[in-house]
Amino acid sequence: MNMMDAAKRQIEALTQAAYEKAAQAGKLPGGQTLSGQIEVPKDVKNGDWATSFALAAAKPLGLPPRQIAQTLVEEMDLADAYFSKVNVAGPGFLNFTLGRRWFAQVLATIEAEGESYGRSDAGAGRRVMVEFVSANPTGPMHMGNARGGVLGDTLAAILDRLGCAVEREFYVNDAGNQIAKFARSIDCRYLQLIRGQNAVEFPEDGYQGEDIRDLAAAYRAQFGDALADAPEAQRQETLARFGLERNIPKMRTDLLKYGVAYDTWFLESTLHQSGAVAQTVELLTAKGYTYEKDGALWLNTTKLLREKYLREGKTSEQVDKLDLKDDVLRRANGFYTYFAADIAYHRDKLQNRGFDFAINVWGADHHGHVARLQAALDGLGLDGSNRLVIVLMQLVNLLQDGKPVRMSKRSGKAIALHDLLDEVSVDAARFFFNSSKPSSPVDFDLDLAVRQDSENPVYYVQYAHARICSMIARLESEEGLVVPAAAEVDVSLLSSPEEAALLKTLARYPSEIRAAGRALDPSQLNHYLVGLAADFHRFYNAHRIKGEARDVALARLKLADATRLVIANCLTLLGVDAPVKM
RNA sequence: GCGCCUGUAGCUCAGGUGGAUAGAGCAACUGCCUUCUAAGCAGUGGGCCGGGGGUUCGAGUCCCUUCAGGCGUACCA
Repeated sequence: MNMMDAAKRQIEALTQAAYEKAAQAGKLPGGQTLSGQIEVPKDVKNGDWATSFALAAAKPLGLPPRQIAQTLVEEMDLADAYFSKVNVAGPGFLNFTLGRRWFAQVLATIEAEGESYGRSDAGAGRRVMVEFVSANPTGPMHMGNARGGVLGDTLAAILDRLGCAVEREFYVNDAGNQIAKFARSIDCRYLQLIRGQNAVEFPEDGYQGEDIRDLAAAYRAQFGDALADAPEAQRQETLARFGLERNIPKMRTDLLKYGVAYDTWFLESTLHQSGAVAQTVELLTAKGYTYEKDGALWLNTTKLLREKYLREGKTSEQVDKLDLKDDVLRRANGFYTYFAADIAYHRDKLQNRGFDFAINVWGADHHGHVARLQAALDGLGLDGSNRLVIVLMQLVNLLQDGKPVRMSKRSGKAIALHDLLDEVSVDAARFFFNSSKPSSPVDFDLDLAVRQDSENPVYYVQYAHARICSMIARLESEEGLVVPAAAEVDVSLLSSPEEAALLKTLARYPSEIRAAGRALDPSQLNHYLVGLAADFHRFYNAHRIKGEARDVALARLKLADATRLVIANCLTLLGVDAPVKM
């Protein structure tokens, strides 16, 4: 049960009932349905919950808000309610104070639901694919992939808690120009090994990283020099396949080490082999969205985008102002573009595999691609504008000594994901990359990240968990105090500001998951956890368990245990360990 | 040109669908362990929420405009 929702619904019902009672008694004009915000005020001095019903009703009722509020309070019956008190404040807010029944219910709910506390059916019945990282298999993954990995994996975990049927997928770009470039690069390094550094000139647009040399050397060590005499096309084909067969499992291993496991590794090449790309392009042609020019086949993206924007409510003047361009689907040389394959890929997700939604985590540098792909899927009748959801993630700026370092695979200057994990724990890395919202750029300073000191908020949260575990263990062994059942706890003994604040934060957890899911922003859970840990540390410092009267000690022990459960629950969701000891 | 993202304390950032006096962490300073983990807590100082208009009872939040930074605008992926 979501105790936030429960409180909110009750405020609504109580207020409406009070209004109807007042109207019946002639104290307020009747015939209105109250509307207004119900929210948690920033300052507890303004109650646990506040509603602006009276402010919103001032106009329709033709009375001052404070007078309406006063009448509502007088008519309100809190006898069996979650609230112990309601009063008028400020310009006419109704401020509600939570009571014993609500707090007891919070503890009971956490106890009953345990590891599944926070789960809901908000997204039940939806099949969702989350596709993320999908890094080019031409080289090691970098910091941007590290961020994308956490974002996608955590987002998938959140959607899972919301009842969606979630699958995680990695799209492997094992076709196209990048692979051709990859092939030429290994080929060149291979020939250089055999014929000498200066015998072959390295392609200008080739991948310069060490990893390419390593692949060439590895092939040579395993299969020798014979391939050098084969025709160029065969050499490159063989070396590219060799490179991919080594790189892809390596990515899988690195991501697994990072706590990211996929349901599917989907190869782009299969779309070309099966004819899905050609079919998709033919379908677009049959629908009249393509034309030929300069030997290439073009998608009339301008037309598709125009239709999309007009559908979404833009005026034709606004659309005219945009600088729209068409896209090539099939090059003059007969090869399909990445865009064509991407349309086919997403058609496969939404149509053939029947996902209701495809969520993709993309680097923000691909943002120009979003509307075009959605529009193309719209053109196929797949409602891409709504069913393809792109989470744009700002890139990671790599800093060294506080100065930006330019990253790119071509220059080979990227810092790889597996290097990161050699320096920093998975916990610290995952928490770090989930601490800012996707739309904010992140500065990553390796010198700073390597310092595993208490400055890192992940330790602050983990420490709270370890502290509780150790405390519970000692209280049991030394004092014989065991965490009681919720039903045996007298919650009226947990009425201090620290205890009430902690209970309220615990109650918020299911809503936090829902909010993070709705915003497609897992970082909200990091902020929640830091707040929860802070609430606990404050409680811990203000109150003792050992040495207190038995019923007080037991109530506090129960509160601490509930906190332990929620911290572990949320850390697990984030893919971070909840240590028993630190 | 056009488009997307970002601008909140010295630094890093929170501020769901507008609400009451704009909050944390770090850094600086001051206190708190003979008693459950001090990787903790309490306190002090620190702000034209980039600027300017507008919408309304009420704007950090919504709209317009402007400035600054990042990114995109390929028969690359």
